[in-house]
Formats: sequence, C-alpha cells, structure tokens
Amino acid sequence: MPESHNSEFIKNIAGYLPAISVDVVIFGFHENELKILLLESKDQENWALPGGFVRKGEFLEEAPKRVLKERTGLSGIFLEQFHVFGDPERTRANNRALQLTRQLENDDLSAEIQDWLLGRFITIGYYALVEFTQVDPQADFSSIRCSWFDINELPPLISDHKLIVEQALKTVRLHLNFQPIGLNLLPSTFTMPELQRLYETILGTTLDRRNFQRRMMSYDILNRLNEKRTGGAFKAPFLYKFNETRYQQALLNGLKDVW
Amino acid sequence: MPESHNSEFIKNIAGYLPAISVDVVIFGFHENELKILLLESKDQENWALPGGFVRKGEFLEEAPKRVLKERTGLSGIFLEQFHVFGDPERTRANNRALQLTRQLENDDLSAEIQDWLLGRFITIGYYALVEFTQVDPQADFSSIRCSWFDINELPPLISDHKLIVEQALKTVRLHLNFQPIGLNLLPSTFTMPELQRLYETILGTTLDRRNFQRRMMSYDILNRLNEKRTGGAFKAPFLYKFNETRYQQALLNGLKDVW
DNA sequence: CCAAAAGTGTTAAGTGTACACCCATGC
DNA sequence: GCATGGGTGTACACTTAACACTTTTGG
Repeated sequence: MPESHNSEFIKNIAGYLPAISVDVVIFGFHENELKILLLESKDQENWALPGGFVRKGEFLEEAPKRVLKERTGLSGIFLEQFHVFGDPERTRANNRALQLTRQLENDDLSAEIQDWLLGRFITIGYYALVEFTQVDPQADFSSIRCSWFDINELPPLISDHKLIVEQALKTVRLHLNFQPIGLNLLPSTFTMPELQRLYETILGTTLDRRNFQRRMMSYDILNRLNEKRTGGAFKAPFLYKFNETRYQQALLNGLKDVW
Repeated sequence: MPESHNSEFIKNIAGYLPAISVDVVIFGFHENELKILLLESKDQENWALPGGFVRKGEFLEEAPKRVLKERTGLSGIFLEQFHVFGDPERTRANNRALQLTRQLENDDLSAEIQDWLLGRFITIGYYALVEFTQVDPQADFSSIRCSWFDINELPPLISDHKLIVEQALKTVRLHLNFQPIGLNLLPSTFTMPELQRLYETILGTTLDRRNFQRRMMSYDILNRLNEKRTGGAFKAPFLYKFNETRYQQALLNGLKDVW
C-alpha cells in the first residue's frame, strides 16, 4: 500500500501544496512506557517523525490522517494540531528532499520538482494518541524501518524533530489539565491502575492511587464494569470503560475551568 | 511606510513562501469592551483580519510581527500562534488575491505571479494583546480603512475570518486558566477593578470583586503602588503594576497545574 | 449624610492530601 | 500467613465562594 502510494506521490508532486509539510508525533503506551513511532531513513543514521505533504484539494487535517493511517493502519483517532515549526534553517525538508532526490537520481526530475523538494518547508506539528497493541508499524518508501521508541530513549533525530517531540509532549502534559485522555491510548477496557500508569508516565511523576481514583471518577467519564481483571497476581482490579458520549463532551467543554 | 512596503511586496512576490499566509487577531481593550482591529477592503463590503505572507528567509514569527507593527506601530508584544486554518475552500487567499490583481490589472503580472496569488492558501492564526490607547490603526494598500470593532459587533468578514476570530477568542479564554494576561492589554499602571473588567469582558461573565482581588494577588505577579487613582468619583482605588519578571515566569510555567 | 465604589475580614462549604484499614490472591 | 496490590473510608489542611462590614469620595 505505501509503495504504490509513494510512486504515486513522486509522479504527482505538483499535486501537493508547496512549502508545507505535516509531521505527526504518534504516542503509544506499552508496558508503562510512553513511546513514539519513528522512521529510519535509508541515507542517514538519524530517525525521523512520520510526515507528509498536503494535497492541493484536500482538507488540511487529511494529511496527518493519511500519515497516521499509513504508518499504523489506524483511523478515527484523536489527532491534534499543536504547533507550526517554521525556522528558515530547519533542515527537515532538505533531509527529506535529499532522500527523495538521491533515490530518484536516475529519473528525469524537472528543475521545478527539484526546487519544490529543496525549498524551505514550514511544518505543522500534530500529535496522535493510539493504542499500541493495534499498531503494525509500516515504513515508507524512503525508510528502512518504522518502530516504537521509549520517549526517554530516543535515537538521534533529523533536523528539528527533537524539538517537535518535546513540544508535543509539553502540549500533551498541558492538555492533561483540562482534557480527558486515554480513550485511544488504552484498550477498550482497562483497570484503574492501568489508567494511572498512563497518567504517571505522561507526567513523569507518581500519583496517589486513592486520590487518583477519586478524581478520575469525579470527571464522570468512566463506567465501571461488573468484571474484574483475573489471572494476575493479587487482588483482581475492576475493569472500566470510557463513557464515550461523556468523554467527547469533556473533550469539547474541558474538565474544569478556573474562572 | 506601509505604501513603500507594499509596492516592494508586489515586486518581490517571489521572495515570499507560496501557499502560506498569517492572519493576526489583534485584541485591544477600551471602555470595558474587547475590540479587534479589522481592515476594510477596497472592493468589498466585507472586512478582513490584517494578514501577510512569510518571506523566504525569515523566521515564521517575523511575519505576524511585521503585520502587528505595520497596523499598530507596536512591537515587543505578546503574540501567539493558536491554530492553522487550511480548508481547501477557504477563500481568504482568493479575496486577497482578487484585490491585488484588480488593483494591478494594468501591470504586467506574470502568469507565475498570478498563480501564486490565486492558489490555495493555508493561514496560520496568531493573536496579539495590545494596549488600545497606544495604537494608531494603519490601513494597508489594499484597504480603505483600519479600525477597531467591538468583539460583539463585528461587521461581515471575508472568507473564514469569522471562524478565525471565534477560535482566537476561545483560545484566549482557555489560556486565561493557566496564563497571566493583561501586561500588554492595559496601561503600565492600572487599578484592580480595571483588571477585573478585562477578565470579565474576555470571559463574558461577572466575577466577585473580593475573590478576584485575592486570586490575582495569590498569583504573585502584581506590585501594588503607593499611589491611588484620584480624580474619579468615590473611593480612590490603588494602582498596580505587573512585576514583569514574575509575569514572564508565570507565562512560561503556567499559573497552576491540576496534576 | 447618602450613594456608590473600593478595601478588608469572616465563615461555611467544598476540595485535595495523606493516610489507615480491609480485601483478594499467589507463593 | 505474608507480601503485594487493590478497594474504601476518614481526618485534616487548604481553597473557594458568599457575604458583612468599613473606608473613601462627590454631590
């Protein structure tokens, strides 16, 4: 799938908006670690965020949706614009362009297309929160591999991608203060301790078990099921599900305003 | 100043990034009303947000800074990116382009430049908070007038500019929950009731005088002066100044986190 | 001296924090 | 039965919301 899309991409380079790219920080949660999905380029030691370009006729949000779909197979996921990165010196475009041009150096790329690729790119940063176990990471045509990395053990990244990741994490932490989180990061049913680990991992702190439970319940976005997670050691915890209606409402209205 | 800049702009259209514009929602506060600065175009009944393009070599943030400077004369102002608007059908660019091309129809605009102007534009929305009394609104070359409008009495706006304004206001209200505000919206000294009116106006609600004062003081970003605002009727209120060091620190660290 | 605005104080209700205690489970 | 993790309850501190009282000022 990505292959055919990519050849298509090369041929239709003029069908994309110039100078604009999107990069997506795809967060996943697994074994108490917050992870992001990265691509390893063929030319370099460095890794890169999955990114793409915007088709001339499409809605802006479609571009990150495509990226997410192609790299994870997932759709219908929470995806949020968080910052535009536009330093003239950012070399993301150059790196990406170098990959493309080297790969295609035998082709007869017009000067126009060369210009397109080598010009300055402003990139719109999106973040996505996905369920780790449902993802089958797919490399794109310019990459060797696509895989998950612990947020605390990132490899060297191209261009300003480290900055983009940091900013994404900062934004998620801020959003945690007034938005619910977890619907797409966790399986459809989960235990309270599991939800707590997610919060702790994102925040990089520890939280009080009992107070966490109370606060989460006060948000009124969880339904406790009559089942428990059996099989594990020790006391079996209850299973919970997000109440999707209330969850979406909380996303819109915010959890709590100061004023 | 704007005139010379504008002719320069036309000649150097190729010196700007294609397909990207910035629009700035400039908020001011005057007589208990929240206002924004709008431009009236020569061709249409509709008004528009001040906007501009990004020069090829400049930092992204320079573009809205230029816009702000040219329309208000102000610099060093709080300016924040809040959303990217990228629907393919948004006609801002077309409207703007129409103005430009009509105005220049006798000139020999190359097909390339025509394409540049008539293509699809993605716009990055910024908001600025400025001190009303220090602004001398300046129209640009494509506009008849530049003036303030009460946020509740906006004229018809071109394209999706109404949406952009709404989103800006929503963002400011949200930011009010974790960021200090007022440094650039108010004169350098002000009274507590004046600051309260600002908050009330932005939020569209009324607040308790005494609790407001306590909360503001608890943020530890205000210095009370030994002077009062005399001349008015009734009891003279104290004057306050923002402690700029603490203010900037609060901007960075946030006022209060839930977690 | 009265009305209106501003400053200060008080108190009850609500919320958050830090625990103590009990329950379930595997070894 | 004991270590460990999970569920529930509670006392206390702290914050917030609501309101009373006092002070200042112009008319």
